Amino acid sequence: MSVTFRDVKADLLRKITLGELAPGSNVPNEIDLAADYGCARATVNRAMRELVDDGFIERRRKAGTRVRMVPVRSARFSIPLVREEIESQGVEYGYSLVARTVTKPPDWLAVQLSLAANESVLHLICMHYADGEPYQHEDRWISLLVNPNAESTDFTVIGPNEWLVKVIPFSNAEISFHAVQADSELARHLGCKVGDALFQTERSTWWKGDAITFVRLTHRPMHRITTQY
Amino acid sequence: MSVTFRDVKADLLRKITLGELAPGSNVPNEIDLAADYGCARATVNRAMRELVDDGFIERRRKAGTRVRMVPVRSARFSIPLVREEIESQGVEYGYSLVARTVTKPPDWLAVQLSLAANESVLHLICMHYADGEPYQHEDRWISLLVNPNAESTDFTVIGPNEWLVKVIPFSNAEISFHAVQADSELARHLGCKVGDALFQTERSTWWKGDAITFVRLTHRPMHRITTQY
DNA sequence: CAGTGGTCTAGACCACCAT
DNA sequence: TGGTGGTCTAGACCACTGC
Repeated sequence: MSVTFRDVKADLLRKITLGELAPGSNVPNEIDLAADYGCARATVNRAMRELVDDGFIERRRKAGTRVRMVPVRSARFSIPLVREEIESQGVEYGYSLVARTVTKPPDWLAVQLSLAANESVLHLICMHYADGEPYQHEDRWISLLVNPNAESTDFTVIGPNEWLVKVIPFSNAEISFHAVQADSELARHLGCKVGDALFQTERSTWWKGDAITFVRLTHRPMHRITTQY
Repeated sequence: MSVTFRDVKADLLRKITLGELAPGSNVPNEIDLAADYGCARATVNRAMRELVDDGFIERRRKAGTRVRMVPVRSARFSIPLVREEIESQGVEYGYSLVARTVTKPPDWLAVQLSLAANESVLHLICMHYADGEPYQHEDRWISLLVNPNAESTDFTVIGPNEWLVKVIPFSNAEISFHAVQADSELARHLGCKVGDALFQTERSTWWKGDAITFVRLTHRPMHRITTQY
């Protein structure tokens, strides 16, 4: 069996963790490593690219490859559709549209999405349920400039998220997570007490530079998101 | 100039977003695509591997490649050291050790890390400051079985996170985010009101299957984490 | 300028697994 | 069992950038 890129990656990682390749030190170049491991340069290259991706090393042409001083930690979270998140738990999904208005964007939204103050946006408030219990509150704003069809769509049967995924399958987004206290309206919708700590997700989405939508998702109390690395 | 894997990736992505390659449909195999694009099979392969990584397609040997029904969204968050997070904002970092005890793990911790009930753990409470203002509360548990040196380490000068990064540069971890209400102790340390909604990060860390540490980081009010994709 | 990584090629063998 | 993706090879050219 020949030497695989996994072998090379594992061995380099071992040398890094054992200190044989110290933080800040230089890693031999690809040609030398290929000779050492008895494999092709492309094999070493793939191993090294994965180590870059995992945050263990840095590479620059001519300067070579160095072990990072502090490994860069990053974790990846999947962003599921609410419906799938709920149904994957073997629970019945429910949805309802709470409010729908066409309006001008408030200042904070215009800033966040770089909208003109006089363009129209569709503002939706929706609720998602798991087995009939409140699961997630959705505060959604959709640009009607980019997406005029939204105005004639019946959001009482399909959630805006699922609709948008069909219409705009690919997009760029900015996501942020934080905590808020439940105000009276959130408390009423989510069936919790005013002041309860709630986990909130905000997502702004663009397509080819144009703002499509902003959404603020408020999860029921105790909600958490988890991942491994 | 020859056809690059970026060209191939961009073109496939274009076909996916325009519906030319519909969700659920089959993508031609690598050999055909290589012929179509006039490039080597390896070039197509790299483009496709990145599309898998980005969540747009699925691949299985023999079955071939299909466009995912719903693109899998995922976002990557970097997990900085508190010190670097604060200093990168151009602000002075401060640290203090609040409490230190050696004890047996409480039940929830033993379950979370798969610890024996009778082994010893080091329990630390620390505070991190930005420009003298409370920034983050750290509730840290370290297994003394795997890491006996922790007991003799002076955590009044170095934070446990920075120490652990040096001692155990590589590890597996599980991270979760959620929201909590400030209890009286958190409120006192973070200088906020009891009941305030706080963003909390929990991380369990293993090295080669052995539990190393569990930490609960509570951020000051209004803290948020953000990323793009 | 010269060393390093970034990438492409053309060919090969193999593992997996749907049929 | 045959088609498909997974990976390795040996060689090549090029882009970047530290010296």
